[in-house]
Amino acid sequence: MSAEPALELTEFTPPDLFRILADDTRLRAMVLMHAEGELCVCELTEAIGVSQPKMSRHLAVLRDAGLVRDRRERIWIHYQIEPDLAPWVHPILNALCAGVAEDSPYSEDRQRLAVMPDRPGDRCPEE
Amino acid sequence: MSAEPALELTEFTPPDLFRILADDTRLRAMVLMHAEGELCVCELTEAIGVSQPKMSRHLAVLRDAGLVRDRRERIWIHYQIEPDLAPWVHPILNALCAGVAEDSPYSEDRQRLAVMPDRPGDRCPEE
DNA sequence: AACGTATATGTATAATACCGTATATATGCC
DNA sequence: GGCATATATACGGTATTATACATATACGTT
Repeated sequence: MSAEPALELTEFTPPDLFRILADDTRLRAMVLMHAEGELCVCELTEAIGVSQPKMSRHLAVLRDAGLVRDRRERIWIHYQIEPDLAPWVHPILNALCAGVAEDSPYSEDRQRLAVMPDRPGDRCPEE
Repeated sequence: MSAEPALELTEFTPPDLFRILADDTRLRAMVLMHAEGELCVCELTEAIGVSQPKMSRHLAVLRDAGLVRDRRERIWIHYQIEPDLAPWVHPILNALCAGVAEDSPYSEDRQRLAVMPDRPGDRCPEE
């Protein structure tokens, strides 16, 4: 009778969130997506410098927790931070990213992404 | 010859911080200390409702990481969040505590502390 | 010194989490 | 259908972590 609770915003508690962010690969992926928006697995793999299965596994952890959403486009699967996170989550992510953006390894991750050749969404370099 | 780097602010990285906060008991202790300031082990034990060895062990983890400092006063050992944390840490803690202060179990922890009898720093109840 | 309270630690066990390697699935192109 | 690329998963090994219980240490009082 009553309206459905709209896909429930968060299934995870604060300790859950921190456990998920406690892994170097996952944290770098979150910080990178926070700065860059949607990224595909190959971009995250290249920028962070880990093996493809490793990145895929960690993205699955983030997706299963509801922290990111994925979207298929042709052969690529693009991940982005879930826009509809519970209201207490975004301030934490914002504080984190603001605080560490210029530190290692997060700024280097952005740099490696910037120089990555043949990115899926490549615009024509000249024009 | 050059001046010592003043006790080095942080030994932990962002993933380290999140790993430390990923435990329910530790997170509740941090949130409670953030709200209440300095607390002794028996207050934390009572408010959070865990065994004394368990609380002590988790406080040791926080202390060894440099997230809290302790101070002995008579028979009690008071813990508080380290004031000199690296600049990127406090905004994260502030965002966390602001976001969850009214949620369970954090607000109940404060309530249990408020009604705890015979607290070490007890002021005369009437006066 | 003996005792009581507060706090810390030793030990053993169980649960969890991460990783590399190999393999499976999905999509697009020929 | 066959092949190449992108992504996901299964398996097995290893390391880390949390826990309960018992005991040790530190302080204050008498």
